[in-house]
Amino acid sequence: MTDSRLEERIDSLSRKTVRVCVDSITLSADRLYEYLVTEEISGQNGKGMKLCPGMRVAVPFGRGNVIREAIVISLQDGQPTGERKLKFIQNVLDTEPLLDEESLRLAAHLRRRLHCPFYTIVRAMLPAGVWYRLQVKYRLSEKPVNLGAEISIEELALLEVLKNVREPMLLREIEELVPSIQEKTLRKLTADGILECIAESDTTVKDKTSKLILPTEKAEECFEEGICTLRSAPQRKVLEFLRSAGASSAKEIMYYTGVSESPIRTLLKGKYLRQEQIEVFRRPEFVRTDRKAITLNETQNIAFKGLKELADQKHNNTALLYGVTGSGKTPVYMKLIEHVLSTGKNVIMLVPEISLTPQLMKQFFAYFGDCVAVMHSALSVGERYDEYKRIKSGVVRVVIGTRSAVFAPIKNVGLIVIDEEHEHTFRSEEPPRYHARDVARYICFRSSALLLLGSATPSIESMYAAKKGNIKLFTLPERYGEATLPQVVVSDMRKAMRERACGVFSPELIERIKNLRREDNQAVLMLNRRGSSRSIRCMECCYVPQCIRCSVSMAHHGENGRLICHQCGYSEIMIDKCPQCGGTHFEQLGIGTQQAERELSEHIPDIRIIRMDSDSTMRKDSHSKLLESFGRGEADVLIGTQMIAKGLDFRNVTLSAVLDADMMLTSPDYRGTERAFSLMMQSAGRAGRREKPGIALIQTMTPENDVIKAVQNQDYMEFYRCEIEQRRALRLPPFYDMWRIMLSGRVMQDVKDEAKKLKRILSKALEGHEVDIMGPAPAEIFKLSDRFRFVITMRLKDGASCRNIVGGVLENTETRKVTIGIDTYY
DNA sequence: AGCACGCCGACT
DNA sequence: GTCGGCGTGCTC
Repeated sequence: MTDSRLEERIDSLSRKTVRVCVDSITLSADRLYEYLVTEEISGQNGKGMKLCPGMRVAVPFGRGNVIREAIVISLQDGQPTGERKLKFIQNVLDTEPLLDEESLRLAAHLRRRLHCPFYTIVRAMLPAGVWYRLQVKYRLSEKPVNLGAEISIEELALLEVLKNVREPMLLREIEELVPSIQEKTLRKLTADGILECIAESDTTVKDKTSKLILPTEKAEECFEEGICTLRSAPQRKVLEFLRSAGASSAKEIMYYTGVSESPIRTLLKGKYLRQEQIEVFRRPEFVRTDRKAITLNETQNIAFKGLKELADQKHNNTALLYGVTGSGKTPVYMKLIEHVLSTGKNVIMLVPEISLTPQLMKQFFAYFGDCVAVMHSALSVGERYDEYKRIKSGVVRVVIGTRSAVFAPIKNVGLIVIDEEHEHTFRSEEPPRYHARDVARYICFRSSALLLLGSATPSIESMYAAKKGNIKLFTLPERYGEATLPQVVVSDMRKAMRERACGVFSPELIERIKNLRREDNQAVLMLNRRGSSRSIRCMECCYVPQCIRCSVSMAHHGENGRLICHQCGYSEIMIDKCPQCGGTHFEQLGIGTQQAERELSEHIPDIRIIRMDSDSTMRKDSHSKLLESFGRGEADVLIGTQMIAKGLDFRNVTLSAVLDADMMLTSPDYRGTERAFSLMMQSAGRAGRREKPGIALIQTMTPENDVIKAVQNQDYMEFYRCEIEQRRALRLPPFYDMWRIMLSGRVMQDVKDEAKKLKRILSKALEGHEVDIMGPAPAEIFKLSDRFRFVITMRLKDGASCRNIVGGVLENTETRKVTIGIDTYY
């Protein structure tokens, strides 16, 4: 900035500065940055709201003064601190704070705990609708300073062009007039005070997911005798696909053709394709049925009264409602929510997956009416933004939603309910890797609210805390109403294997399925996740196709004839010849839902099957359509992945089966057994929910396994007792804090070296503490999207006192070559 | 991340 | 001799 320009700015300065957190920054650079604020900026913006914490601003950042988004953390009056000469805030992007002080405090708390950049957390806390794109525009400065001698011809040409333009222009627009221009040049001229730069926000809420892509006439013209004449092969594929499939979403095109997004974008740009806005998602319409009074049975009532007492206390409490499947936890929640609302406080209720709990939603809308807001990923961006605004406006008293709903901007929270608290969906798999339970705990602590965890199979740590008396335990031991628990039958697959080679189904299960139909009964069959379950193998040399970018085997998808990597999405045409030995025969490895479907119809030719997995439900709405169809009795059997184990409630289902219990039990993750147990219990719970008694069948090779036995006895406490001893013996949570530190990078040796170095530093930093540091070991998926991954696992006894030490080390570990991801389990 | 600065090889 | 490769450090 030239001197004259600077002085001018300083005149209008009232010694005000702000501290901000900047977007897109590495962990080690993620600190507070201080900027000067001019009077014009701090005083007025749009609606006359003063600049305050929680608003976003555009700031010039780094040596190149690239304009970046940042969020204001605090305001300072008086002399700026430090020696450094500060830069000015460029622009204010919001007219009111996005986050209030309490939310900023929560974000700061999470930053310390999750070891990820502040802005990552801010993004998770807000709906996608507020993230408009930052548009940087340039125009000639109103009071041009003397042009220095060092102006290039190109720059002169630019100035000449801009002279005639009043409106600030985007780089893209300037490029059209001066094709050789670089953004760098524009920024340099801005720093010299010759140009002015304005950061604006594109406020339209765009909804990517609601766009269908169609070919235009121009695309039609590319076809000669049905063959596309475009040069680029991916582009050809896209057009050919659209020609046969008709309008599709970008996602579908990518899935069926195996191309990336970029050819689609190019074709759109070239006007071969056009987009059409269509409503993909609709807000589920809830029939406002009559509000029925909630009646509780005796045990429910005892639980309710105890919980009510806790909710009424002036300080924060945590409670666990342990109620077997079908014991009626929901009426207890509702009664408690009603009570909390009557005291003037508001409620957040978290559920693992909204789409699986339509019944629950219906009940809530019927009972609480319009003061309920729903927040979940099946809403379109626009709808979610609308709900967000509704909540912020204060008319909403109850928010129901999935994981991220814990960040709903609702004030005066008196109760947070986490239903099915053991579900892994409450933990975010990507940064910020928060667990909704931890966030809820913090919010409840801050607002002296009650945190209620509910589950039929509580997580081991919650039950442990309850047993120790750290949280209050309430139990609902019986099924609600007339229904009884189903009888669990363990089917020993070893016997079946010995007798004759059998596939997915034991003779016993086939027999039971045959019997079903005499009384119009139905069955629900569950298979483990699709993941590794349907790769193929060359029958000659045992070659299994691997993803070229990840170290996992590719899955074979029959309906589009492709091999697909479920880690990174890469796909290729199904091979017809083994690349290793040239063999032409392949066998299916493991079992997938499709194969199970085929096999079952071979056994019972006229059986009616509905298959539900993430492929068959990819088309919009088909999920609920399939379920409705099954509910109407249009099929005898529903086969699916674990998604069908949850929440379904059909009166004619008298048989449920877990086809491959062993697959679930062999998990590298210490929480694998917990999940397997819960899934099997839930699956069992699908049968006999009404007057007809049910049978739940578990197919396994290891009937003597403790988990299988606990399922057979339908005894959670039996499972808990085994599992907690395991945890104690293996020094796992809840006895030890566990850290999983993942290092990844393009060059294997670099990652390995860095991991070894990190281990040394950690051991040194934690000297004198009770700690095990294991690894570095190759990660479960060693190579993912062309990056090699190593894991260091740490078990720490006195976690709280070590957290800062470890955090400090980790924040400075990331290098250019190696990135780091941290998961913590307390 | 993304940029500037700085130190080495192949080019007019 | 300089243009430009990419390895390194810093960002209020």
